[in-house]
Amino acid sequence: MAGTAEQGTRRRADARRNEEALLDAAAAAFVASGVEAPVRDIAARAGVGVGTVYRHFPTRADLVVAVYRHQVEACVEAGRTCLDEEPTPYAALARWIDMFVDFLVTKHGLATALRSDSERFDALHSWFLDRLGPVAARLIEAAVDAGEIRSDIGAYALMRGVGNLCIGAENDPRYDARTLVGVLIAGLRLPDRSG
Amino acid sequence: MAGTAEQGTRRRADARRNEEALLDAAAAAFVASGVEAPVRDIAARAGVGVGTVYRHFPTRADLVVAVYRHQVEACVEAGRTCLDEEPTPYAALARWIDMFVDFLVTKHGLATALRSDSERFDALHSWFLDRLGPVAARLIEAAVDAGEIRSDIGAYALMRGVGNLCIGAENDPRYDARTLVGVLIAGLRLPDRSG
DNA sequence: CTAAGCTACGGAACGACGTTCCGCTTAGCA
DNA sequence: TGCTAAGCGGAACGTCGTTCCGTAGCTTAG
Repeated sequence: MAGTAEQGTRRRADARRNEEALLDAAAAAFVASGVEAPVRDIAARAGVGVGTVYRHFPTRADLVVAVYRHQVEACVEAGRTCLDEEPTPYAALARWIDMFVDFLVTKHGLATALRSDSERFDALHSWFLDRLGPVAARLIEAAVDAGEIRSDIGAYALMRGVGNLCIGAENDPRYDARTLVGVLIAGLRLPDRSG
Repeated sequence: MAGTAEQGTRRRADARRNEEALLDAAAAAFVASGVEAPVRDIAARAGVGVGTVYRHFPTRADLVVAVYRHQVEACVEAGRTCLDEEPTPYAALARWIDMFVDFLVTKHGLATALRSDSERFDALHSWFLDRLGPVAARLIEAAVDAGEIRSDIGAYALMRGVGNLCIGAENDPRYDARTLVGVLIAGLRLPDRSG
């Protein structure tokens, strides 16, 4: 999905080197200026031309995906284990969402990029959803089956909602995305009928 | 805040005419292509040059503000009356938020523009907050005083949260912003102690 | 070790954007 | 009817993501 080729073999040495340099440079640029860092800046940081960036990563979004791939996969993995580790499905969902929020607000502007203006980040957007959607779906299903939360909110809607709430969450003391996401998740709860 | 001059008098006739045409053209363009409609398109629609747009409205955001000014003022007004018309402060808050959501999702991409990438729409963003923030604050305060909702969510955070939830809410059957905002507002509730 | 051949490179160029600038048009007044 | 400044149009600038193409240089066959 990212532009990276599969084999390290069968490719020229400088190509492999440049791809590595590009990933490092992009990661650094994203930390310094957020995910909206211009392609030219990333290319300059890596000491290559813009053309090289686009041969390795067909589009800006593919580069972002490649940089954050590991962490997203970790998120997917965490979703699998959460259900076993937490006492209730709702607690598992809450914890997993919290991890997701962590990820989104840690990377400057990732959330913004995720649902940015239009098609520019479509690849990023759909990759995130494809990867994390099923995880969220499973957690939600479990909580619904346990009668803990309302059943009319789909995984897609919840993920997008959480993602949207995380937009522009840095550098603003008056807006704490984590708290608001907490409110949203609390709003999912159904009244406890067990008493 | 919008670039519009105060008096209709003391200005050349063509200037007044052009400003009117610009407002109409912008409104039409926003309906057709969303608030992100290019300035050139708006200028063309109005039959003027881009320079004319910028003399009347120093920045894109000012034009957006001018176009939606009436509706935002109506929102402010509604906030004042909601408290009297609804049985509880929480109901008033919920109804007002619903109106706000209506406004945001009706205008294609207004929510997106509100919290877009960076400084491009800063003027729009802060104008909205300045205008609607106090209204929200009053509704929240009333509901907190009545013991209906938690007290740790400020007006600013709530407005931004709702605005963010409305981002990209059109053209996507899987994502209903109104429902999610409903969940968020439900999450504000404190358990009823009156029994 | 050399030379051919093709992979991968650099960066100029393109088209979109918001915004600025300036020479000319023209409304409004005497 | 002419003067003058308010107002106009749109070329031009700097930003962006992306494309293109001439060429440098890695790789491998001989």
